[in-house]
Amino acid sequence: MSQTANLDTDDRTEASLTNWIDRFDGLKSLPEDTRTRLARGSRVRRFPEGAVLFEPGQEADRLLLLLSGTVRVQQSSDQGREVFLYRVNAGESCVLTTACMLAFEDYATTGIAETPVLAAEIPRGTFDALVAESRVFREFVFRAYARRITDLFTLIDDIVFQRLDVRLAGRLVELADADGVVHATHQVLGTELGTAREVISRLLSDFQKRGLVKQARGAVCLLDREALERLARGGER
Amino acid sequence: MSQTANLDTDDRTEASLTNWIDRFDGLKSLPEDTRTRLARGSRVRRFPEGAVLFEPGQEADRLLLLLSGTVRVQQSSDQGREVFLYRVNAGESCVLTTACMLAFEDYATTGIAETPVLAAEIPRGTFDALVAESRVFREFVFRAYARRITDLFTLIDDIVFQRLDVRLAGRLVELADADGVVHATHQVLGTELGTAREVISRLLSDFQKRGLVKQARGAVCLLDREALERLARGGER
DNA sequence: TGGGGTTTGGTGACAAGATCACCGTGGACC
DNA sequence: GGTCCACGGTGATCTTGTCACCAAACCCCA
Repeated sequence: MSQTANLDTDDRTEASLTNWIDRFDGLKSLPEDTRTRLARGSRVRRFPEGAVLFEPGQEADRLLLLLSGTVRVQQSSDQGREVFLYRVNAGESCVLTTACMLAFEDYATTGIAETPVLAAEIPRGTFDALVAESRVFREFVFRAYARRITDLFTLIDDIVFQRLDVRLAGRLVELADADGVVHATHQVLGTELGTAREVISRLLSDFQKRGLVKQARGAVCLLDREALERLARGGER
Repeated sequence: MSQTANLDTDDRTEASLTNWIDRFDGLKSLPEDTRTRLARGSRVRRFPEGAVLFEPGQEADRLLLLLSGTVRVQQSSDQGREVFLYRVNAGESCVLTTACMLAFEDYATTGIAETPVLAAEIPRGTFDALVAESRVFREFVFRAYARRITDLFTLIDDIVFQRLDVRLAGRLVELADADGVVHATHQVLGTELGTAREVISRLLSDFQKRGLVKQARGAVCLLDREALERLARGGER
């Protein structure tokens, strides 16, 4: 059922990772003692691609800070439908889900490693102590919240007001690798944008007709990145 | 422009309000000294209906806890479009906006008093001190976050997957007063649900044909509350 | 009391998007 | 080679969004 069991076990041998703290802007200015405390009170873990980092029904006993890789956070509803909510990148944290877990059981967001992930895991005790003790850490946490929340606000705004072709164009640019290739099925893109596969199919074949992309099975190749970006930006109404 | 200037001035004469703290479940178990500190470090303010409690560009120097009345929080976009995000009721707080203000300037949510409002205002200094000192207060704050965030999650889910008639039915039941009357124009209902006035008009006249509601200017009267509730609940797909 | 403007709501036409049903194709695996 | 399945294409139909325009109700003020 859950893939949580697949997680690699605690990996303390990664000595080079004791100073992962500096990878987080907001934590750089932590005073020395607090920093030690944070490093000691947490541990670095490795998750394979596809691992479920958190899911409904799980206890919220820790905060994850991503050192590398990306995590997709999505809302799964009763009937198996899914909406993509946001993506957590290296240098960011999973505060929202932690908060939700903390308070209720009836939330329904899942966090999935899209790539192999390295993350610092701060147990609840350490988290609580640091929030109490350190102004810097507090600010870090609240800023993380704020960032996610504004993301959600703009997501809602987009869903309600933005045209789908505009949103798709933007997402393609975002997801493209260095070669301008997006490795995703129509289904996945549909879930990301909260729409149906068919709609993505039609939009993409339209893009293709206009020479913006070329399609392949399980991948989309951006031909005219500039035009897509223009479409994505110019989509204001 | 802003109505913030309309706010009543500081109202310390309301002696009966020094123990407003007990109106908040999460704060009841505050130890005596912390409680005193919270009461002293904050003040109770009164806002007239229509007052803007917070808006883009304002500094996040305080947290509001609602003692009575309701506040509508909405996202206003570039082109004057608005989406209703959530409603803050008595016994709840405006944590999200505070967080957003705390971290960025480029958010765009506005809080408007829908009724006359009485609120405890906790200045940033007090807030920070209490978060540091009191485990109970900390938990209160994080739970407030969690509550709002899950609300946003379900809002997104609804917007993406739920049919409008179902959402409208639910909202009508929610907004109806004791007599089963909703005092709102089609425009307002449209904004609440993130849709256009015309759509609301059509849905309502459909509801009327089906004998579920009766319409009047600026108001909707629920005729068959049960049926509406059934529609709202049964809307799962 | 009677304009005149504003707010509210109604409606038709059309575009965008969602949903359903069904099919073809290309890969993976045996 | 055959079978199964994930992936994608397409038409029909329904829901929702957008635009344009109108009519009635209400408000304000002369």
